Amino acid sequence: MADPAPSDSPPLAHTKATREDWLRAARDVLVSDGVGEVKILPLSTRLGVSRSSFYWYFKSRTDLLEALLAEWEAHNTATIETHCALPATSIAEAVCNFFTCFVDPELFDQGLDFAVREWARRDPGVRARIDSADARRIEAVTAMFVRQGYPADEADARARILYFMQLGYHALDVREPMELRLSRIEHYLTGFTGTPPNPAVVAAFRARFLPEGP
Amino acid sequence: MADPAPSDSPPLAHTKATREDWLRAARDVLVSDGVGEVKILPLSTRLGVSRSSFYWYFKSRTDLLEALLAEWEAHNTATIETHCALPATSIAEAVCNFFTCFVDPELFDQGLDFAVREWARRDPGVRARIDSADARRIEAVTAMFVRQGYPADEADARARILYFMQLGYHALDVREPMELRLSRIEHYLTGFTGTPPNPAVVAAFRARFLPEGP
DNA sequence: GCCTCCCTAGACACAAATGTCTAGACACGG
DNA sequence: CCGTGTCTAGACATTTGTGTCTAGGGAGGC
Repeated sequence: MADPAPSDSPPLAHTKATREDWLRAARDVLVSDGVGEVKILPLSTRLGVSRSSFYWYFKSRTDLLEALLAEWEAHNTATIETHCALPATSIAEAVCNFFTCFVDPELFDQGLDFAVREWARRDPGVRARIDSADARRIEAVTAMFVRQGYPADEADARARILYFMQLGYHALDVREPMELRLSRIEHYLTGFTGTPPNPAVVAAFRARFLPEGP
Repeated sequence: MADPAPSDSPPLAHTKATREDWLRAARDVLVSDGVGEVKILPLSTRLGVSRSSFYWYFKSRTDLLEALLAEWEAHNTATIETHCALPATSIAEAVCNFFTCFVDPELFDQGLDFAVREWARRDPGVRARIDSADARRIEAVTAMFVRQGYPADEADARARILYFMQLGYHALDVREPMELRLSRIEHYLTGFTGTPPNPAVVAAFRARFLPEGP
C-alpha cells in the first residue's frame, strides 16, 4: 500500500529509501523488538541503503523515535475516542462499538500501543504522554457508560474493567481464532454491562466479523 | 530477605559479589529496562566488580537469563494458584483472595511478570513458557468460579475478564493510592461476580489493607 | 549542456559490549 | 607454612553501534 506515495514530496527515481521507508522499518522493529533494538545500522541494512543516508532525513536516532511517538499519539487514542462516541441504542451495542477497535488491526494498532507502553517504562517523557493518553481513553469509555444511563461511580468502575481487560488481553498476546473469541461474547457482555445482551445485538456483531458462516 | 544466605556455599570474606548478587542486579535491570539491557559490563560496574568475574558464576549471558526465567517460573504462577484455591464462603470472598496476590508485591512480582511478558514477545522459547503459565493461571481462576457454583462457560468468561483486567491494570502501570484503589471495590466485585457483594466481605478486605482508618 | 538540489556511499573517530586467557590474591585445610 | 580451590583483575581480539565529514551521482530547470 502507498507505494508511489504521491503526497507532497514526489520521490525522485534515484531515491532508494524515503523518509516513510525509514519510519515504517523503525516502527516494525519497535513493535517486534522494542525501542532498544531500533538501531540505525540494522535498519539501513534492511533497507539496502548506506547508514549515513539516515542522517539526511533525521537529525539523530532520538529524532526518529520522536517521530514514531507522534505517529502513535495521533492514531490510537483517536480511534478509541471516536468509537466510544458512536451512537448506540443500548449499552451492549456501545460496548460492541468499543470492541470493534480491537478486532480490526487497522483501527487500533495493538502491537504499537504495547511497544510504546513498554518504552514508557524506561522513559519518563514517554510515560507522561501515555498517561495522558490512557486518561483520555478511560474518560471516553466512562462517558459511554454514562450516556447509557449508568451512575457516575459505576460507569467509572465498569469503564476501567472494560479498558483494563482489553489491555490485558493484548498483554497476554492471546492468539485464538475469531470464532472462539466471539463464542464468549454473550458472557463478556453480561459481565461488562451487568445485564444479558439483546440477542439481536450479539448476532449483528458476530455477523460483522464472521462474514462466511457454515 | 536471605541476606546471610547460609545455603550451601558460605560466601567467603573476600567474595565481593556472589552469584545471588549478580542475579539480583540482573533481575532489577530486567524489570526496569528489559532483557535487552541486561548486560554484563553495566552489571559489573554496578556491583563494583570486574566484568570477567561474571564468567566464574555463569557460562554466558544466556545462562544468566535462563536462571532469571527459572526464578520467575517458580514464584508467580504458584502464588496465584494457591490464592485461588483458598477456601471461601462466597464468590466475593474468593475474588478478594485473588486480589490479595496483586496487592502485596511480596506475593506476586508484577514488575518481573511484565518484564518476562515483554521478553516473550521476542523469544519463542520464553513465549512458550509464559503461555503455559497463563493457561495454568486462568485454569485456577476458572476453577474458583466453578467451585462457587458458576456454570463452566460463564466461569471461563468471568475468569478471563478477571485475569485479563488484572494484567491490564499492571500493563498501564497504574500508580494510585491504596485508598482510591479500594474505593472502587464494591463496583469491581459486582462487575466481576454479577451480584453485589456482602458488605462484611468488603469491610474485611478493606480492613486488611488499610490498617489505620480515620 | 551545464548547474543546482536532493540524496547516497564510504571513510574516520570513538564508544560500548562480548568472550577468552593469564596471572594472581585470599582463606582454609592439612 | 604451604598448597589447593575459589574468586578477581586486567589485557586482547572482535563485533556492533553512533555521529560527522567529504566526495560524488542523478534528475530537472534554465
